Amino acid sequence: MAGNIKLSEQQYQVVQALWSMGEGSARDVQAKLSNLGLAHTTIGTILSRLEKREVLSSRTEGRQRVYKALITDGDVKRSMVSNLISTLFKGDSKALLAHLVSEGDIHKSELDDIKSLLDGGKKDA
Amino acid sequence: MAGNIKLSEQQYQVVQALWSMGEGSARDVQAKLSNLGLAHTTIGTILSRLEKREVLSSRTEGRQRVYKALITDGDVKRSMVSNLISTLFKGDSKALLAHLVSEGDIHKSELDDIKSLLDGGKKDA
DNA sequence: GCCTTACTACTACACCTGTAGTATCCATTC
DNA sequence: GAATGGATACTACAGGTGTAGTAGTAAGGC
Repeated sequence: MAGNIKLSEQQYQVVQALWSMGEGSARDVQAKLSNLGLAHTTIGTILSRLEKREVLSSRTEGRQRVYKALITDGDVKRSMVSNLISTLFKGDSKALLAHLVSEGDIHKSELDDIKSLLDGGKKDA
Repeated sequence: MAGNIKLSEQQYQVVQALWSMGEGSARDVQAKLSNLGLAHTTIGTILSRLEKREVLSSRTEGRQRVYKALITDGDVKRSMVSNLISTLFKGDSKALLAHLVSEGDIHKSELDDIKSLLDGGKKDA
């Protein structure tokens, strides 16, 4: 179920809120995302749409519906990044990397940082 | 005008076709993208929508409308990549890089390849 | 038992995308 | 000058997203 997940910015933020809380109601999510200034009904709509897409599951608790993410952050990143790579870089991740470096987003020196970071920290997904 | 360009897969392919041809009519684009099996009217719609969004410009030549991209591949990549980074990685490009490496998309050894590639080739955008 | 409250579900509406049919327009040809 | 052919513009429709109002429903208080 982690094949081709594509979330819009809002959707991602909602799911992120759920990750950070473990699970939560529309109300909880709205509170968490109060900075976005969305009506709680809007959050509710987003949640139920995501549930329909099986990105979330929910159970009823009293008169509240408690949502939980069915996907992990890794799933989303993996899917969206690989999507972008296949669209923009013909599937060649190195081309993306080269792009980042040539855009100055990543400095050559940072490549070394990453390398050592990987030697120390290892994977996280 | 290269601020926040977001192209869908189809749209990107259409623009790509134009880049590769320099400029072209709906007909030309359809020929180029014949593998997609889209009706030429569909291509026409995509083109005129992109023109409305000022991604393309066009001039009339006889009874043909010839389109040309107003943006470069670099613009699109830059915009879409940085969009993704800001959504998924809080704007931290290094986090994306770390993701790529930890996903095994990029091997540590390739970081060196990139480095030397950069020493030799320099920028391209 | 009724009212208030809180929460969700349903409905709505604008806009974008994918996709394509139909209508219109203009040039060339007979 | 009329017909034909080719090209685009216009229209259309389904599905997704952003956004939110309204209605319905259930809980709890009085």
